Amino acid sequence: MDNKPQHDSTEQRIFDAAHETFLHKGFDGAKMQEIADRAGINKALLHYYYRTKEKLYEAVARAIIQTAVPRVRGVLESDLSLEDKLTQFVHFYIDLILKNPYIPLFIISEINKHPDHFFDKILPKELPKPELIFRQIESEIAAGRIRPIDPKHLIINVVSMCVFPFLARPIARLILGLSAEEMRALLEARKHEIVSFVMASLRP
Amino acid sequence: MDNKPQHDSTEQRIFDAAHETFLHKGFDGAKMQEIADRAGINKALLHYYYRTKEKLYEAVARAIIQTAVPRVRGVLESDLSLEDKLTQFVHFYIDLILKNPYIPLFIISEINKHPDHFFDKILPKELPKPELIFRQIESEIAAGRIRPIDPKHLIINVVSMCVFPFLARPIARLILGLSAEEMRALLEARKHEIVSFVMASLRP
DNA sequence: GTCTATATTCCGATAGAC
DNA sequence: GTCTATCGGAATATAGAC
Repeated sequence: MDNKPQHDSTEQRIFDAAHETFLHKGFDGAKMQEIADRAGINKALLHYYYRTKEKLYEAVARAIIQTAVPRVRGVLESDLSLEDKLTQFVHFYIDLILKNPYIPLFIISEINKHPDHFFDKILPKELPKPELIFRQIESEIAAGRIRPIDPKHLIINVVSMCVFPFLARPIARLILGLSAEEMRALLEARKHEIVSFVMASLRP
Repeated sequence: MDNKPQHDSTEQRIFDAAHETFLHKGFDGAKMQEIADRAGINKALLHYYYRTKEKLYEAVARAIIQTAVPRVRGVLESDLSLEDKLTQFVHFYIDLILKNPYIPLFIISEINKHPDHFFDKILPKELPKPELIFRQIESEIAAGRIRPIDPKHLIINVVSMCVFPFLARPIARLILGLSAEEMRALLEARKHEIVSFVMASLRP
């Protein structure tokens, strides 16, 4: 309900600047000087509030992860039908990434480049549990309402189709010859396209 | 007259070491010292052969791109049926990434972090042209052999399902609770799963 | 061509005045 | 709390001996 008011405290300004910088450039690419400039303060203050670059990064990376993970769990753990759940998940996820287009690359990239740091210091929270949705898929198959399919692959397919186009956006634009606005519309349209595509595939 | 035989030439050793290093760490994360160590030579020699880190990176990045792009074009521009083309594409692509698992992250990550450099210095080659496959999809729809679907989304769906699981491999392993070998088997199995999934969706 | 040594720049971090 | 000044180390790059 209540977000942190943090009117324009220096600490908050630093955090926001670091968020912006780390999100776009990753840990290696981000420089403390750039964060200080963006926050409109001196480099020394970064260390006053956050001691080291690592600790500042940890705070930011945790916040970035939090943006995505918990809200997805709500959809997956609800008691909607499989089709409704799929629809909600796809819409929710794509809208989220449309508003925060750098999050997927940040997570993927940082987790691959600094796996130990990420798993130890950033991620140790409860991840989405797939068991519930697995069981739901299997019972739909048993009831003959959808064709037989390995739930793991189904989940991977859906998430892949939602997230990957954002990662590949610059290349996709180039290959398909689309303007920035056309590309955005295409990504937006995928909310419906993915649901149709998956439901068509699941017909018994 | 004399082409580069490069059997174990110093230049080749440097190139290989740089390839390894840039592929795993990207431009910002890679250090010239590490490349020199890996090549078993001195830092100064890197500059003797390649002048700057940028130029060494350009040479390596071009080679990495070449690994993937041209071979894909061969499949897409062949005269196979749509289903055969899909099958060949998926098998080819997944096998390629299984053998070179760091390529997708390298391309995605570097193109997003250094887009100007990448588009100016690395990419200016002929990219796969989608028109041919688009027309093939549309004629299959017109003939009633597959259901109506926007070719752009179909292509994006297929590529997404092939590539994304490799990018998300560490997280997927964690969420699904798989060993490294189980995860590899899952990715291998996707060659058939993706084709089934797509063909099922395309049923009229 | 290959090395050692060094120049130069950059960056994270700290000291100390206010 | 915030600043200026600076340290110490790392990283890219060059000079010069062999």
